[in-house]
Amino acid sequence: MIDPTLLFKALADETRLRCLMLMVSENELCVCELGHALGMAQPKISRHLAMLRKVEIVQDRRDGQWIYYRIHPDIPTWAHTIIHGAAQGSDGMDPFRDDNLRLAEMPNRPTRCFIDNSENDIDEKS
Amino acid sequence: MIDPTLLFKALADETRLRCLMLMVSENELCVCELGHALGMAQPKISRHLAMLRKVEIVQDRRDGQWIYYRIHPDIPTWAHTIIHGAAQGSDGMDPFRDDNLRLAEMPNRPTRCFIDNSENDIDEKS
DNA sequence: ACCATATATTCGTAAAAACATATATTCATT
DNA sequence: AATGAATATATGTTTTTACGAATATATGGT
Repeated sequence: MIDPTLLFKALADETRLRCLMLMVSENELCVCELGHALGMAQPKISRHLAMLRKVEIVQDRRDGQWIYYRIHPDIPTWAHTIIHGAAQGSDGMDPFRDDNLRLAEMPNRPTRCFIDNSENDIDEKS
Repeated sequence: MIDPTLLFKALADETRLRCLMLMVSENELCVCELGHALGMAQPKISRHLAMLRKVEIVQDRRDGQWIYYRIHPDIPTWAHTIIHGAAQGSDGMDPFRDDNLRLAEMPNRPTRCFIDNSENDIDEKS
């Protein structure tokens, strides 16, 4: 389970924070969308997503060739509080603002088949 | 003015986070109190406080030989949200829990002359 | 089977951050 | 002005983290 120091280490990198902020506003994004929005090479994005996945801040699902990332639905309340605090603090700010714009203008965004896996979240503790 | 990435970089170090969490619960603490609570050498604490001071996450005031640190009263709302999120997430957890205990048991804590500078917070914007 | 696209990982390097130790500053007391 | 306590900073080193480039894996279409 994630702890505050680990979460802050994850959020302390601008690339990761920008990815997460996009996930907050778009719910779910694939690697190529993130790469396009941030203007960064694919391996770089992928490496940062791997870290976020490892500490279970994000969840991934595959749909064909694409892998979609979202904020992990099971993170604790305090972690949500922090991530949304960041969303407030970065709203309309540089470079976060432009990320949203570049994403909106991205050509050929993959059409996703939306899967609501909130129903699949079987909590097997206790 | 602080931005999210900068705040997260500041909170990503465990020593700094532990100091800040103590400030949340105790309002104001001097360097020797923080050093005692965390069981760390003075220069180490001081170095980390210098960083927090530089990005204006904390405010310091001198009282005689002691310098007291607190969460900066002027940080934006979203930053408060994040810091309090961290306080929730670290509440009762290791190593944060023990920091409070060691502080409570500290002998010869300096008696502070309490100064409420909330009245001095003249906001000169707008 | 082959090729193109999307994503992940590995590897060597470079940049950044944290550290311990030593030294400097500041204030109070005598 | 000399001493001691509290705090700050400087220096050289080690550890951690991020990076680019190359390579590997997985999927879908032909």
